[in-house]
Amino acid sequence: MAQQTDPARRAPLSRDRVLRAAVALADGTGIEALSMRRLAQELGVVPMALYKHVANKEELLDGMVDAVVGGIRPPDLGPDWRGAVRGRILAAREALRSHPWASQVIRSRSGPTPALLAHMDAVIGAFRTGGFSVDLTHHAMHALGSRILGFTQEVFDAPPGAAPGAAAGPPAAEQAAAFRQLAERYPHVTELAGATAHDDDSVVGRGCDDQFEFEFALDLLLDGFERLRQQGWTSSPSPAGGRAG
Amino acid sequence: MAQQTDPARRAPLSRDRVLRAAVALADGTGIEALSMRRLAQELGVVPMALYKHVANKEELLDGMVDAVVGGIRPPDLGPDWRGAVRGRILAAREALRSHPWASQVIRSRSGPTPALLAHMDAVIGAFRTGGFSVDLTHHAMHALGSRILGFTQEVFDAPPGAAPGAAAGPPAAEQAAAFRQLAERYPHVTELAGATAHDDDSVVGRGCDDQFEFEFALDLLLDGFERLRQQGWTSSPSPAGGRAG
DNA sequence: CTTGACGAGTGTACGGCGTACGCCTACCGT
DNA sequence: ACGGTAGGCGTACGCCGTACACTCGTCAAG
Repeated sequence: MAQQTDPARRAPLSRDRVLRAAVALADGTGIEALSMRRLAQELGVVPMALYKHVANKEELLDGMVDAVVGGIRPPDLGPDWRGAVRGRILAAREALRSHPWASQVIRSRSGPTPALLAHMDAVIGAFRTGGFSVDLTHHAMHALGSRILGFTQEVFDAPPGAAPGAAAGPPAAEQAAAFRQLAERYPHVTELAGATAHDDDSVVGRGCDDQFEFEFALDLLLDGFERLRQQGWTSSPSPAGGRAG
Repeated sequence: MAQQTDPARRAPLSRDRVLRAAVALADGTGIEALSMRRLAQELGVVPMALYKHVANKEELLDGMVDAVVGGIRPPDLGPDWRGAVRGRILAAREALRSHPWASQVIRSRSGPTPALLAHMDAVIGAFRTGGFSVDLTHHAMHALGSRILGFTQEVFDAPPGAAPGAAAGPPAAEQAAAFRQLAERYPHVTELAGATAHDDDSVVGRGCDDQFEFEFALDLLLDGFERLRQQGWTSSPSPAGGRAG
């Protein structure tokens, strides 16, 4: 699988080629087997050559995430909020299904990448357009949790036979400009963040009550379970108004 | 924080002491700073000494998870299923809140540890006792997803300023005995697994339709959102029949 | 044509990691 | 008294990410 080592007849490296190769390598051999050295070898290049195109491994991982998340292709979206949200979430799931490492990497990263922000912005936008208040949208996003990203935790199946950022900030003016740009690019995210954290130091969030969000989502699910139980649920394809994606 | 190095006046190591120290270290400095070497230093001992008490780092992590999950203390549980489930889940959340690394480690492990199985068995038992069918229980567990473990994904908050086991099996007889023991210890897990995977090679699962489970949970949440939206939701503390834990 | 800057790829080296293997020694039952 | 055993020690190996200084090909300015 490794390329020829002759430096003459080898395509020049580029950030894009590096990221592609990294994604392919992670797909093929698992994320834990992805090392800078192994990746360089795969590209027929010395390890340090990679550092001309990515700052370090963290940035490589971010780039890989963005590549995958950027590949989310939402279907034709109807005007109703439910179809729009459902479609985007299922599209995200589809995009991530062939890259099992992606969800884990996304979670391990400290902050969202641009493509992730764009996706979230689109989902939030779908709620708002559908008449959801900022508040309800906020809670809904929390309740959806990791489902926004197109995957669910699967701790559950798996045979039990086997036992088991950014450092110091830039100058204030520059920071403000960056914020304005952010707000322009991700208007819905910004609106939502601003509503929950208007009196907070941080640029965007940390202003919401985790415990409340947790219980909100939990009770929403428990309510749903109770309804299904009462109506003697057996095995209809969708709990209520499910519609095809 | 490191102990004295004099081997004479130092308490002897033990698996328990190692696990405790590991948990404390992970709590204090983060899971990524937990290395065998650092942990040994913390215990005033040479790295290889640890390997007399844990087989390797993987087993250390499993032990840490079990220590934390084993510390889940469910409150007084009423007879109603909802209170029981809710109580156990919130207790799990509470136990894991002071160990932010735990959820990540749980996910990264390949299979559930005994304490995790016990917790899931209890939750499943609460559903079944409350009159849930095996099927509905199964879907409910999937829908709860990572919430069973007492945490939610929080990709959402976090300032965007920062850019972004066991190997080859033992002989069949021994395996069967192990299975019986498993079934005895975790009856509800076993029942549920058996119902979804009766014609499957693997000991316990892999028999359920991921896509169905995903959409089931998604639609359950979307139904809930729609109801709240229609009734012009503003900010009542709980969507419906929320009760105190 | 020379030259000097520049960017891509190279080579070497450092500190940290998990852990295999063998030794040393204090304790124990006989 | 003595051999076994269990717990802790020391050394060593092969990985890892990456800092730093280099070479060399390209190309614009003189």
